[in-house]
Amino acid sequence: MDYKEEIAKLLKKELKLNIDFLQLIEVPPTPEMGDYALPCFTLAKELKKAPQQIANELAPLFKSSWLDKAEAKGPYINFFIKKSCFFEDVISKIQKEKSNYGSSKEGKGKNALVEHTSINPNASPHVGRARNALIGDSIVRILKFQGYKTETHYFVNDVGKQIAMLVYGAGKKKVTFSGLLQLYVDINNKVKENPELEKEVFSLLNKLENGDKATKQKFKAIVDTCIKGQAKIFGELDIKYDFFDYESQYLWNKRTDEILKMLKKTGKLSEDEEGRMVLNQEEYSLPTKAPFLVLTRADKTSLYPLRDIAYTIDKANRAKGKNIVVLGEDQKLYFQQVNSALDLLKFKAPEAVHYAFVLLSDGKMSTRQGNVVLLEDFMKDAVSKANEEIKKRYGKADLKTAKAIAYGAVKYAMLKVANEKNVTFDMDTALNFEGETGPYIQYTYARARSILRKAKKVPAKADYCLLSADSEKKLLVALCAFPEAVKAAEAHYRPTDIAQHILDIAQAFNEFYHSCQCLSDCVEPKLRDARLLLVSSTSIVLKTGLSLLGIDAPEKM
RNA sequence: GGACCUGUAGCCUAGCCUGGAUAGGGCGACAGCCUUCUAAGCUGUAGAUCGCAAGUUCAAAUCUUGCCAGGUCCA
Repeated sequence: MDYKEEIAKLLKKELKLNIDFLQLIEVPPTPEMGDYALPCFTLAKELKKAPQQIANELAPLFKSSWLDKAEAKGPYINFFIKKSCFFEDVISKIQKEKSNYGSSKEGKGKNALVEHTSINPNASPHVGRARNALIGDSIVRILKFQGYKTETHYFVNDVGKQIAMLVYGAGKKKVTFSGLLQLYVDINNKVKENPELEKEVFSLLNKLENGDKATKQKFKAIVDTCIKGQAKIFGELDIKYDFFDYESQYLWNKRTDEILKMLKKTGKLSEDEEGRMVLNQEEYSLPTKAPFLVLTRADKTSLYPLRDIAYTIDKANRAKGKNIVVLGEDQKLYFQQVNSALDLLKFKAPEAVHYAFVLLSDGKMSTRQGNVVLLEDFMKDAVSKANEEIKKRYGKADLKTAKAIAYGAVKYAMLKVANEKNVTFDMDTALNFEGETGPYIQYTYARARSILRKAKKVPAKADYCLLSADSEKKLLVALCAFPEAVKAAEAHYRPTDIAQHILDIAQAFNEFYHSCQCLSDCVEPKLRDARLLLVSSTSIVLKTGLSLLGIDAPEKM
């Protein structure tokens, strides 16, 4: 039962006003003040009475089987739900739905296409780039949880100058994934010192675009090495892709020509004084200096934006429902330009999820300059730290658990911060496993599981009237709010909402853990049963919440 | 020059969309708690002009405007 809605119904019955009461109902700041509250300020205006007076007059009128009492406190009416009903409702729902608890199932029968990661295939990914993959992967998990049939795409920019630089830098040498970053840094320095070399790089690119077989081979070799390496790292983090879409296919197929033809029909495509094809986007009043998007070179070969428009149109055609793309904030304006082109051709543009950059304490990360924290290094450090901690506690290493903890720390560290905020990355802070971290939540789960293991059996039913501690109530309230958190996370494509909420649950559980015993002999068997169900419900919700962030929940740690 | 995002204790962060009760957490610091279900935990103390200013409102961290600072972008 949704008590908020029930209260709104009661209000409607009493007041007969045409107001959306559901909107007005809130949760009071502390549990002693009740479970839900109605501020009477808005009513004061409608009824032309002081809010305190309204609260006083109205409060005694509310009666219902599930309502313990409604109490006026200043300008508020505080509603207290009958404890047994509240616990019964939430716990039985969790126990019944198990790992599906929290899913609105609103995506059932619907489809979603998500493009994420799509980083330059020029080196091992740094933690800044990883933010895209982590956010994207979590969004995919959330959508799947809500019932969407979801497919994941990675757009591989295998045509750009960066790849040409690598091909040029590699020469005849065979490159390895781990050597790519150094190669990239070196060749950038070399070209900087001797700008003449850039011509060679562009001639390689030119050869590629003209379909020169040997050059194609060289590009492919490097890109394959890189994608394979990246996929391995992301795969280690359990981030998988259904499709790798290569930009280069738009060099060989005729899609870009078709798009140009379509654009020509709109009358917005023209040739500029240099002979390039440019799209006039004036009508969209984008905040650019000039309202033109350059689509081709003078020789009419495609530029990146044109290939990207072609790809985005292909995706729009393919997507049967939601169509989402995760992009860095640097792509915001450019994305609007691409969108406007799609709009002009009457295609539905994807929804973008933007995120801000990850910074280092001493400045920005730059692959070109090599001052980056590589995701794989972060992962490695985290694993060895986790293993040390395990050794400290259990005397011997356990790689599987260490990885679960380490990757939980890596993912949580990146996902707990709102997408649009810059993250200042500091390895020491990120490797702290205490406080608001993935391991803290995993630890909480392991504690709950430990109790359940020792209890051997969780009863099917219990008398929830016996649960009278504040910490029990607080925990229940947090569990009850989980579906809303999932809904919010889905609506705004914000995994952070879930990260924050399961932290609340974990904190509430740990408080409960310290103040309420379950297995001690001093605990009445009936109370023990009720508490065990609360523990079991917590473990279910924590595991689900973690899984939506792509984080494993080890049974022991 | 223009556009978007961000600004909350020494540091990090929630709340802002949808205004409402005492601005939640965490790190770090300090003081406690393991012969009781995992101390990767818990409790307590200190620490906040919610960037600044004005406006709207009975009520502003939240809405509006201007300014300042950081991030991002503008063939």
